[in-house]
Parts: sequence; structure tokens; C-alpha cells
Amino acid sequence: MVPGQRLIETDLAACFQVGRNAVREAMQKLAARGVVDLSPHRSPAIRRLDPDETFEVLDVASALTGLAARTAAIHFDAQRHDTPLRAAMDMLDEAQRVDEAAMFSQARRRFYRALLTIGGNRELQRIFPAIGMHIIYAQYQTRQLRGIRVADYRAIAEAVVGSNPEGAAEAGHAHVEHVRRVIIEALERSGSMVHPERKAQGEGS
Amino acid sequence: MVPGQRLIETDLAACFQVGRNAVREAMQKLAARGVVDLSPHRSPAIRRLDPDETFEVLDVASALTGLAARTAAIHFDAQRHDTPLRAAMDMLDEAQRVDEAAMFSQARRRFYRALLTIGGNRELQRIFPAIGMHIIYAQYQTRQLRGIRVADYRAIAEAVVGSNPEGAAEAGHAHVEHVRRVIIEALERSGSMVHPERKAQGEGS
DNA sequence: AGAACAGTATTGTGGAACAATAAAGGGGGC
DNA sequence: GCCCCCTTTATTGTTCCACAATACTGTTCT
Repeated sequence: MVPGQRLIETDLAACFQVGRNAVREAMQKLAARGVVDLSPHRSPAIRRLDPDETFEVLDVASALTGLAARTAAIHFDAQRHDTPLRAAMDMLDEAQRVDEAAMFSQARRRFYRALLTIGGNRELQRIFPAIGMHIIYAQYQTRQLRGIRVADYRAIAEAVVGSNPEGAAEAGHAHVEHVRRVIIEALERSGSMVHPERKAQGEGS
Repeated sequence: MVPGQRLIETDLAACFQVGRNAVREAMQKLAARGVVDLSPHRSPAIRRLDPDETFEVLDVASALTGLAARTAAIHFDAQRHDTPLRAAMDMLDEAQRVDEAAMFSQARRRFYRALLTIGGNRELQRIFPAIGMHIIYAQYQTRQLRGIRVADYRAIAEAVVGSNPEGAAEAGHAHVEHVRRVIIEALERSGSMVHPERKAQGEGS
């Protein structure tokens, strides 16, 4: 599954033993989540982010991650929320220890799900998975990024359990900025950088 | 078209002279934009926001409207962007003058489209229409709200043409807060308010 | 009145057919 | 040899039909 790859619906239908109809609906759901690009009369292609669009995604992610973290910190209730959050963190640690990418992805999803559940904002729960963050995770999957993420997630979690909304929001913004910096460095190394210094356009700290 | 109304796909197919399939795909697109609620084995219902969820939508809207305004202010170029933005503002004025709801909706959409175009953030262009703001506009359509909106939009536009990112973001946040206040008052009048004081959970000023 | 039950309405899904469009390949003209 | 146009092919867009699975409704029995 490489970015830009085209998915022919007849093939998928045959492959999964389902009707073309189901394939089309699945594609629409994936398009809504930003996984595939859908243009009329063309096969759906799994989404590819050029450097510019990558940073655009990060700007949106910064805004909504900050909101998610802040909202979770406001609504955190140790009684109900401590266990699931701690479970997510433990799984992140475990995934990093055994160094398995698939398990790490699962743990990351669990962490964000916990964050969104704690916050309780249904609209955010609906919108958040539509951000192209998944694509970034998949496209720039490095061990370095995983380490940074675990540390950042811990900072967010601590601010949340400490019921510190502004700290949580800031930790969320900081996390996205860390990801941005790592990607900038990776792009500079590979020389595919068009705008050498691309600054964040979200709330400065 | 009243909130909660159920849409039977057979009826719609017959009504619009299209196949059930097309209706289903259209429903999925509407669900992605947050217009209808879609639960398995049940007819799609046009989305209804209870007071709580209304405020949750506003929290998300505040974050993304702020980002949209800030990004537009950063990328504003008088040469290319002055004309479309001014056209949108003129249409808003005209719509308010003749006091037509349909025209006002169209003008509002145009304003946001201009904002998103100026900013140039493709991910934001993709995500923004998915916010349930439409539903709020439809559900709380009052003359008072229209007036507030025109004033707020003007403030945003001025900050944008002045290339003042922080001012634009603040104007965006302020706009959403104004809408929030009007809705709180409306709910208090109608007595359907559960949590009497529901504070914004986005960035304070 | 309340609960189990049958019948109906509606969605979920597969399959076939055809039109419409886009991509690819081939044949002429320069 | 290279480019343009045309034909051919592959793929999507859409409709129709059929049937299974599920939710809704109304009725009957206790």
C-alpha cells in the first residue's frame, strides 16, 4: 500500500468477495477520513502528501490536538478516566519497548481515543479522525518520531490528569511542533524541501 | 426539512428519479459533512443538535475559524485576494439590506470560501465544511444572529486585509463567542437549558 | 395493561447490464 | 523521427433487480 497507488474497484470487489457497491461505499468512508483521494471518473488513489500539504495538515492538527488536550484536562475525572488513560500509556511504553510499528499505531490510536473520550466533545470525536495525521504517521514512520511521540504523549497525559487545561493544550501544540521539526529535518536531508523554513501558523506557544 | 426528520432512501430515489445507490452515496457525503446522522439499519435522519452538542460544535468551530482567519491574514495578497474578499463582503451587506435568509446563507458560504482560499491550506479547506456550523446556522436562524455575523465578518476581513494574523484569529474566536452568547440567551428564554453557564473551552481571548 | 408474536417496512448487499468518461495504444501526416 | 488525432480498451457512474437481515408496527393472548 504505497501512497499514490490506485485502487480499482472491480479488483477489490473480487479480492474481498464483495460487490462493487460495498467497495464504493467503503471508498467514500475512507475519503471522508482523508485516506484516499477521490476524483470523478478516476480510480481512488491512496492519499499522498507533498511537503506543503504535510505542513498544512500539521497546522490543522495543532489546532485540534490542542483543543482535544485542553478539553480532556477540563473534564478529567480520576474516578472514571484514570484507568483507560493509564492503560493507553502503558501500551505505548510496551510498544516502544518491543519496537513494533503495528502495535505502536494501535497504542497511538488508543491514546487519542482516550483523550477524546475524556473530553467528551462529540463533534471533536467526529472531526478529529478526519485529519490527515494518519497519512503523516504512515509516510514518515521513523524510530525517532516514535520516541518523541511517547515523550509528548506523556506530557499531555500528565497535564490532563493534573487538570491543567492550558498546560495540556500547550503540550499538544508542542507535540505537533516536534513532529514538524523532525519532518523538516528529514526533508532537508532528502533535499526535497521547497521552502527551507516553513513556520507553524498555529498559536505560537 | 426539520431536524430529526428521517429520509427513506426508496422515497428519495423515486422522488429524484435516481437509483437507490446514488441516494446512498449522497447520504454518505452528507454524513461526512455532518448534515445527517447515519446509524446502521436505520433511515438517515437530518442531524439535530441538543444544547450540549451545540456548544461542543462551537468549541471546534472556534479553533478552526481562528486558524482559518489567521492563515488567511498571513497569506493575504492584495493583488490577488482583495477583489473576491470585497465581493463577499458586499454580498453580505446586500443580503442583510434586503433581509433574505437564502441570499445571506449564500453570502456566508462565499465569505468562508474566500477566507479558506486566501489561506490556501488544503487540509483546512477539506475539514472546515465538515464542522456542524451549518446545522447551528439553520437551527438558530434569527435576524439578530445575522446582524452580529456581518459585523464580525467585517472585523475578520479587516484584520485579514491588514495582514494582522493575531487580530484575525482573535476576531474569529470573538465571532464564535458572540454566536455562543446569543444561543445561550435563546436557550434560557425557552427554558431548555440544562447547564445554565456553559463556558467556552477554546483559547480564551 | 404488558408481553410475546407475526407481519411489514426499510436497509444492507450482491449481481448484471449499459452509458460515460478517461487512459492507452496505433496510424497517419509533417 | 516526432507530434497529433483517432480508435480501442479499461474503469467508473448509474440504474435495475433480487434477496437477506434488521428494525418498526400492530395485534393478539394472558
